[in-house]
This record gives sequence, structure tokens and C-alpha cells, in this order.
Amino acid sequence: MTDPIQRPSLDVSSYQPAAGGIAARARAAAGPAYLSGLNPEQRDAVETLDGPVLVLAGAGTGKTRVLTTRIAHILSTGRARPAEILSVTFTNKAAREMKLRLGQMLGQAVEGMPWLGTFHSIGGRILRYHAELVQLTSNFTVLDTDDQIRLLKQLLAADNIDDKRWPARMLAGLIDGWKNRGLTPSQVPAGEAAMFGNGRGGKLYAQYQERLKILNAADFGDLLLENIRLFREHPDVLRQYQNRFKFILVDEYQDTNVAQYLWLRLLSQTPSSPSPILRDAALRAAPQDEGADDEGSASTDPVPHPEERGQSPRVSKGEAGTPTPSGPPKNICCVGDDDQSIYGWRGAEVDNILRFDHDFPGAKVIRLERNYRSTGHILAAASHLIAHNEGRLGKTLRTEDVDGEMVTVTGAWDSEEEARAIGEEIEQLQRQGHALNEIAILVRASFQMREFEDRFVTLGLPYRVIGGPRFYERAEIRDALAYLRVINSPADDLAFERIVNVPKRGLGDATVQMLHDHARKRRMPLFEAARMVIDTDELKPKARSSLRGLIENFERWQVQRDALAHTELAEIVLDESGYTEMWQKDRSADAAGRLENLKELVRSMEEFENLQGFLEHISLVMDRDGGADEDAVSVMTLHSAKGLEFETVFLPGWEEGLFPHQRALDEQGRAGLEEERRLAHVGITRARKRAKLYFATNRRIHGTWNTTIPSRFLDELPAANVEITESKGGSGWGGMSGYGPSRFDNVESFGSSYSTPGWQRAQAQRGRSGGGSNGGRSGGFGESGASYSSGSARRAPFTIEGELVAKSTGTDSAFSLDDRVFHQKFGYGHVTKIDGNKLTIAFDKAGEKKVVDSFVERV
DNA sequence: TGTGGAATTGCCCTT
DNA sequence: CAATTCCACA
Repeated sequence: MTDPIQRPSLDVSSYQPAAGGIAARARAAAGPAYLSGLNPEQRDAVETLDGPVLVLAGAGTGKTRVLTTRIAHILSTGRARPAEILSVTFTNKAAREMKLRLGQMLGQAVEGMPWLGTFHSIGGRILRYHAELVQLTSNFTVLDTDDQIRLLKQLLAADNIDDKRWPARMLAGLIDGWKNRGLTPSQVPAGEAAMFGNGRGGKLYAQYQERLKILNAADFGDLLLENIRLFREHPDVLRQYQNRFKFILVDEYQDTNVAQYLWLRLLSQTPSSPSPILRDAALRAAPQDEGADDEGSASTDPVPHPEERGQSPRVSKGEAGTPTPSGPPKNICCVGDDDQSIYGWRGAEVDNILRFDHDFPGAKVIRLERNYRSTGHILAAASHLIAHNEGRLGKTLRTEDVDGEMVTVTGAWDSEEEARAIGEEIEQLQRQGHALNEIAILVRASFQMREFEDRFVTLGLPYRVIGGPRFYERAEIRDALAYLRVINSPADDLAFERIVNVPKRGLGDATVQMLHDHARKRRMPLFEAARMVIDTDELKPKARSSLRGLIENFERWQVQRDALAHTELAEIVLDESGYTEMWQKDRSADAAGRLENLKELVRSMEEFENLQGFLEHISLVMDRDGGADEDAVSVMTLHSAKGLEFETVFLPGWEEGLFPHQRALDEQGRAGLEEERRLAHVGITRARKRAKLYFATNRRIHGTWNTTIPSRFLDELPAANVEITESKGGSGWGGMSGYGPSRFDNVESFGSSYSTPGWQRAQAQRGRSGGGSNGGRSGGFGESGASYSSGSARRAPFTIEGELVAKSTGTDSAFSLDDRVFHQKFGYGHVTKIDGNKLTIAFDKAGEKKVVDSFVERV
């Protein structure tokens, strides 16, 4: 395949408005200020307000800019008021970004964009307005995965299903999948429903939904699915929203799943269409339907299954299923890039974007192919890589930027050296004056992040982990929230159960079991049951008085709730419940951090009006935006990097089995591989100036060391744009520690091709040292006789002492030997060695580590 | 009922 | 190698 990259550096037609053609210039001159600086395609996407529009926006082509400018355009032309525009994104981050940019564009006038948000937050909001119609009340709780699992465990236990053989996690996964596909319990195909628990899967799903209603709770999937049900069962409500939203904008359309698609479809019908039933029929039209509305609908299967949608060559133009029987087509604008579809495993249907013009007849398709982000080499590498995928809509990204630095590929001995090498490169960039904010490390799997954290702590290099363990998922936060949830909604059994015995109150399993029985018998919440039980003698005196104390606490708090500010209430609750005390007494390493988190929680409550408002949002706002101000390296997964860009991007872990991930390959086959490849494409295109790829020869998986092969994606990069470099961090390997020469010693002899002896030899060495796992990829390497000396599977006992000495400041440390110290991450320990500002500390739990002194405090 | 140690299992990506 | 769960015992 030919190089898909063209770099029309001579084609100056429109990159800069000033150099544009006469017509373009005239328009630019005529239009309002916010339109200037757009290229013709972008401008087209902004100005085409009527009818459906699909914008295929490759990486770095100004997608967000188009979306926000389009909103600005709608508003300033008076076509709609802010509250009449529905604008959905996937992440809160994206929503926030749009609000920010819109604010900059329009002045301060963004206050009134109530319907700009994520699918889930908007779905949740609509659901709260009409909660009674779906058997909830407006203060319903949004359950997270943990609550979900616990609930399912209870159901499994009640049904005597062995949760060894049928784990609750698995059922949660199945239910999630069904909800992603828009399937209510009765719509799940019989075959699938039978897959779990000897045919009881479907029944369990139904039971689960019932329990949710009793608990006045919804899970994440419900925020959309129940919304769809609401719209289906109450056409008048639907019509209300159809009327309200004059314009719909969707970001990252390639990532929409079936439920989201259905939701959008419902909202994008014009309200004047005939009957709700017909509309529904149109909606569900599968290719064979030929317009016949089987509205009597044996209702087994009202929703087209994604499988069907995927396989059949569905687009026989003008066939049935076209929406909008009457009235003008809705003004819906979807923006996406099929090459950045990386959420297939979560139920996203690339198909949605591939068949947009079928769903929305007469759709105008606009391609944005001018990349304003990356240099020539980076774009060429990314494009060449993604060209290995089949079934793309096919875009050709172009840049007018210079070639810049080549993409680099670096091998490291193991993941630790990989981290060390990257750390070194970062420090070098830092010395050259590059901002750390412009540097990111993008990993495939989150467990890779630890290695970098450890290394950066040692170096004293500021970093921030983005999207790591979520703030609200931490045990202490969930505990604190559970207390507040019980106060807010005493029927929240899950929350109550979570904290009855936290901190320990002598209310163990036996007591809880008893409460459960009681509650079930009288069909009342646990809290109610507890209140009753303390007046009987069914409990031992000790447990009884303990439980009474708890209940009385809650009753008091419930009263105080109305009298006090919610932040104050939270402090009182954490204090009086003994929860804070519990952690204060705890001497383990992370106790201090947990207390800090609790403070942070209370602090974050200030932004909300009241307790109810806070609880509503906390479950949806997943990302904490921790101090983005200070200059720090960003560490995150490839998935959460989508939509971001950095000057320099490090991409470690390009090894078979990790990237592409083995499980993606096993479970999804070729589709999985292609999704992984898109992920690789996303990774490379995050970089503006430097993309640096790494692979390690040895990696620890599951605690055991494995020898790995470089990723096939490395082979798929265009040789002309890639440079193979030597690992710089390695005081360890290379000449120094008995491994013989580095594979990359002789870089020049490589020429620029991977088929050179050097490269093959490198591969061979790796393939040979046959650890366990590599499931043999095609061939070529491996057997040919590499002739390296032995012992390559063993790690050298090298140290990094020299490096540290060389860097240490030589100034006296504020610490002395044997000082007792505390470290945020590693906990307590004592100083065993001092070297300038670098300390060696023997931690009680974490073992011996080298740490910069500013990271610890004396205790 | 609470505790500590043994056993076990999972490390993909997330709204 | 983790964090989590299980299990025997106080």
C-alpha cells in the first residue's frame, strides 16, 4: 500500500485564511469574527445548520473547534436559544472543555447551556424530572459498580447459585452489555439469557431491575435505558423534548453504543411524525422490514440487535426504516472519526457512524482532513499504521507542518529500565526548557503506571496520574458517602449495610443477617427494621445498644440535615460516627492519605447547593481535576488520552500480548486487533512534535517474568519516518553488565528498514529466550540462529548508584540517619542512608526505597 | 465477633 | 505481586 500521506506543502490554498482563494477570503472578511480562521471544510461544518450533518474529523483536525463554533453560530444567528441546544459528549472532561471554549468565544454567556453534558448526566437529569414514570423518585441513588456487584451477590445467594462458578462480576458484565444494547429484561435473546447460571441469567436480570426500583436506585446503564423506556412508554414526554431541542450535536459519534444511538434517534425525530407506535416501528426497522410496521409486535424483539445491524449489508438505499415520516429532518450534527473508535468492548458500534447517512437520509458528510497538530513524520507514521486496518471510511490526513523529528522506537531490557530511560529523556527535555505539562506518558494498561510513579518519585519529578483510581471509588470516600446516603435516603439498604459496622461496632454478620430477615418479612428497608429491632430483645444486649446508638445518631443527623450546611453536617457525621477516629488510629501507610481524601471530599461539597445536589453529581462526575496548574508530566492510559494533545508523547509497552492486548486478540479476533491498532493510532496522533515508542524485552505479568516480543505495530510503521534509538537509561544493559552489545549498538548498519539483519537478530534474540507466553506469531523470527551469549533471561544486579551520586546536590540534608519519616505513598520508615537530598529509607511495609527528601516528612 | 495468616485470583480499556 | 477472600481459632 502506498504511503497514504501527502504533504502538499505547496498547496497553500487555505491553511491560513490570508492565503485563501478569493472567494474564501471574501467570505472570511464578511463573516463574523468567530468564523475567521476556519478552513473551508470547517466552515462548511459550522454553517450547515439545517438537516443532518456528519463531520468526519480525523485526529487533530479541529473537531472541538467546529463543535463549539457551530454552537456559537447557532446562537448568534438566533436560530435557537441556549436551552434549545442538546449537545452531548462522552466524558465530563470533554463537556467541560466545550463549556470553557464556548465561554471564551461568546464572552461569559454560557451560563444557559443546560443541555451540554455527557450522555449519562443528561440522561440522569431527564430521568429525575420524570422519575415517577419509571417507578423511581427524584432523589434516586446512582449505584456504582461496587454496589452493583454487592446487590447481585445477594440475588445470587438468594437463588442458591454458586458464585464460584457464576461470579457476580460476570453477571454484572452481561447486564451491562445488555443495557448497552438497549435491551430490557424481556428483550434479551433467550439464548443469551440462558448463558448464565444454568439458564437463570434473564430471570436474574429481571430480579435485579426490581430490586433497583425497591432501593430507589439506578445503575449507570439505567440512566440511558430507563430514559429510553420513559420515552417509549410516554410519547407525550418524548414529544416535549423533541420540541425543545432544535439542534442536536454529538461528539465522538463513533463511540456511541446502541442505547445511546436509540436515545438519539428518539430525540431526533421531528415531533410531527404520525403516531408513537409507527415511530417506534420505524425505529426498530431491520433491513428486512420493508416498511411493514409489525406494530402488533410479538414484542419479543423490538430492538434491532447490534449483531443484525452489523452483519447485513443493510444499506439498500431508501429502504424502510427511514425516520421522519413528515416534517423537516432534525438538525442533528454528529462529529466523529472511525479511526478513533476504541470503545468497542464497551458496546460502542462503529457501525453507527458508518451508516449515518442511512439513518439520517439526506445527510451531508463533511470530511476534515487537514491536521493542524502533528509534524510530518508523526502523521506519516500514524497514517501508515492505521492504513493496515480494513473497513475504514478512509480519510487522508494532511499536514503542512514540517517533518520535524522522527518517531523513535527504543528497546529496553525490562519495564523498570523502560521507566528509567523515559525518566532520563524527560529530565533532558526539562533541561532544554520544555514544560512538563507538554509531556505525557500513555500506557495501554493502568498497571503499567506504577513503574513510572515509582521512578518519578525517586527522581523527584512532578507527575500527575489522570484517571487513575477514581476518587470516589476509594474505600474511605465510599464509606463517607454511604453515611450521607443513608441520611438522605433511609431506604438505601446498600449504603446502610456498608457502614453498619464501619467503624467496628460489634455488629457482625449475624446481626446483619437478622436485620435482613426482619426487613424482608415486613417488606421494609434495613434501617426501618433496625429501628424496630432495638425495641425487642432479639439481639444480644451488647449488639442491641450498639445498634441503638447508631440509629439514634442517624436520627439526629437527619434532623440536623435541614438545620446545618451540608459541609458542616458531613464533618459532624464523620466525627460523631467515629469514622475519622478510625483512620486516625490506623497506623498503616495510607491512613494519612485517606484522611486527606476525606477532607478533600468535604471541601468538594462546597460547590454544591445542598446534600441532595451533591449526591446526585458525585456519582456522575467521575474525574477529579486535581491541581492542573503546576507543571507536571501526565501519566494516563491511551483511552483517557483521547482528545488530548501534547508536545511530547511517550508510548511504552509496545509488546505483543500487552499491545495489542492478548485478550483483545483472543476475544475479538481481527476486530480486536483493529481496535488495538486504532488505539495505537490514537496514541501516536496525540503528539505534536515528538512521539517516542518503547518496548521492553521482559515484563512481569501476574507477578512472574515473561519474555516478550516487540509489538507487530512497530513493524507496521513506515521505516522512513522512524528512527531506532538506543536505550539511554541503561546504565544496566548495553556494554556494562555482561549481556554483550546492545541490539542497537550498531544503529547505522540498520539502514532504515526492519528487514535488516540487525532488526531480525534483535527479534530473534527475543523470540528465542523463550519464556512462557508468546503464542507464536506468524513466523520469520525466533528460530534463526541468534548467537548471543547466555544468561539473557536473568537480570543483572546493577545499581543506579552512580547516577544518583552524580546528580545529588551535595548540600546537607535536613534529615539524619535513623530519622523516623512518613511518605505519602510508602508510609512510615526510617532513614538508612543520606546522599545529598536523596535518602534511602527502609519503609515498614514497602521495603527499601530511594526517595528525594522533599517527598518525606519527619514524624 | 474479630483476627491473622493462608489461599486464591486477576492485569485491559470506562461512562 | 497485589488485593481480596476464606478459614481456623481466640
